[in-house]
Amino acid sequence: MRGRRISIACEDCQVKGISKFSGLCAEDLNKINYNKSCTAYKKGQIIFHEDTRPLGVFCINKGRLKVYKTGDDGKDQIIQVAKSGDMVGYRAMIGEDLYPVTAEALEDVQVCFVPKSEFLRLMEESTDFSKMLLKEACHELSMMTEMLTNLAQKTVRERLAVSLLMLKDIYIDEENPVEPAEINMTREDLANIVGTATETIIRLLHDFKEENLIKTNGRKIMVLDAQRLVKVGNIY
Amino acid sequence: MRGRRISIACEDCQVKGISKFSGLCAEDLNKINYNKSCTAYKKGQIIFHEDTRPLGVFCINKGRLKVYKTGDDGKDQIIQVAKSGDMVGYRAMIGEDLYPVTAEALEDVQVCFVPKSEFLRLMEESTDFSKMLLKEACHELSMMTEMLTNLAQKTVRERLAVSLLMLKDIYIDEENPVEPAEINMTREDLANIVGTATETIIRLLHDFKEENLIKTNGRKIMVLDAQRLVKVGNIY
DNA sequence: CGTAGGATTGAGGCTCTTCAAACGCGGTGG
DNA sequence: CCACCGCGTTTGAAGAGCCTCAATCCTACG
Repeated sequence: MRGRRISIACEDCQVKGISKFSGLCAEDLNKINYNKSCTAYKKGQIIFHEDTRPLGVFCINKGRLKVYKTGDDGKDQIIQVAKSGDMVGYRAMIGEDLYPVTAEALEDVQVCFVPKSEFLRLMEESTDFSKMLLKEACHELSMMTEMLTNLAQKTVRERLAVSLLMLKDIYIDEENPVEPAEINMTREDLANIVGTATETIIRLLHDFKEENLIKTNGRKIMVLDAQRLVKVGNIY
Repeated sequence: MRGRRISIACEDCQVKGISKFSGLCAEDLNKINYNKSCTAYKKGQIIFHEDTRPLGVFCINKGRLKVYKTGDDGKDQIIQVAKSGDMVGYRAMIGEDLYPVTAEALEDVQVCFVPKSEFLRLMEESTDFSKMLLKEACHELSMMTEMLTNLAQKTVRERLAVSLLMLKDIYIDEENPVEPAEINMTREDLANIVGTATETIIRLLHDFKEENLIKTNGRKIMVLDAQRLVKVGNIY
């Protein structure tokens, strides 16, 4: 089941100002607009799949998606939760690798697809764009280093605290920024971010609730005491 | 204790052909040669330290070094074992971050330092160089994704198998390529690659020895049956 | 109102960690 | 040249943390 084609104009895109394309001139933006295609995916639909060849990059216009790698035993490890304004799929395309990961809609999302040829042309013609990408990639490498160390050294309890702090920012609703943000994902997805079993997540969330660090409403999780969560996560 | 200044000429550098600078023209190579400074570090000496500002990049001429991040509890997580021809320290410099990691000599090493200004000039002037860096960074991001998933999903036994297979290539002695390569590092360093306790590594190495997957000579480890190690590591 | 998928709870067990102690090996100084 | 010293390695035992399996509960949705 593929997504449904929709129409979004770059020039009045809501994420124009924060996306990776924000530095481009009107002319370049027009070219992208002409060459891109936009798609609406329903929750659970796949945007791109592990071990396939990248044909372009995806810019999220609306909604959240998860980027994960499936292990040999079938368990998924979520590498990134991307939200509107984020660009996904560019690493493998530029690195000329197959996708090492799958991207799947966590909720109903709208995504713009910029084909490889157009993207490479942009990189060729705009040194600034290309520089921005390099800087971005290097910065992400620093972040991955941090994640790797966390995974190797922190306990599950600590990692859950870190993950909740990250998710609370991702789940801020820009149209209606209620405080605190409502983290709305399955316990299994949360477990696949933290790198543990679903049951362990449930038990730890129970503990956090008793310690008044969070509250829940159905599956939704609200961070009540970020300051103390920082301590629980041993973040300096 | 700082390293000792030495003199290495780019044009007759042994790693010229395999380093990241291999694509450069003679003119650029001369400029690097003029601006760089080379240093010999003894085993255990620090090349650069976590949380300091990058002032340039390092190209390894000879020897191996470990790149690690120190966790809150003082335990190190080794992110990379770099060998001659490898370039380290460029991610943070380009990403304009502080070093997220420390680089330390695993044995006596010779390293060339190319200052930031010179490196940035190269990036400005050579699109190819800059493109190569971007591609490299993106490719490394794919690798980090793989590492992250391994760490999250594989058992310690599986991860040790994966690590030994990686190390056996890094420890090939180019001057005297004996077969099998002799992996020569402390059990503690190995534990900090795999992300486990030193004692666990020792016990698992014992098991691997009984299963004829490896043999040891003092601290040195030789991989005997790479094929079967691949199976132990669940690598598809 | 029924159903399916997700959330929760409990029990049991296994992997891995931690702590403590003994052992070996390489380097150093007498 | 040899005895000693110190770091790294090895081994053992105990226990904590986390995982798995199974059963039950909840809830959103058709």
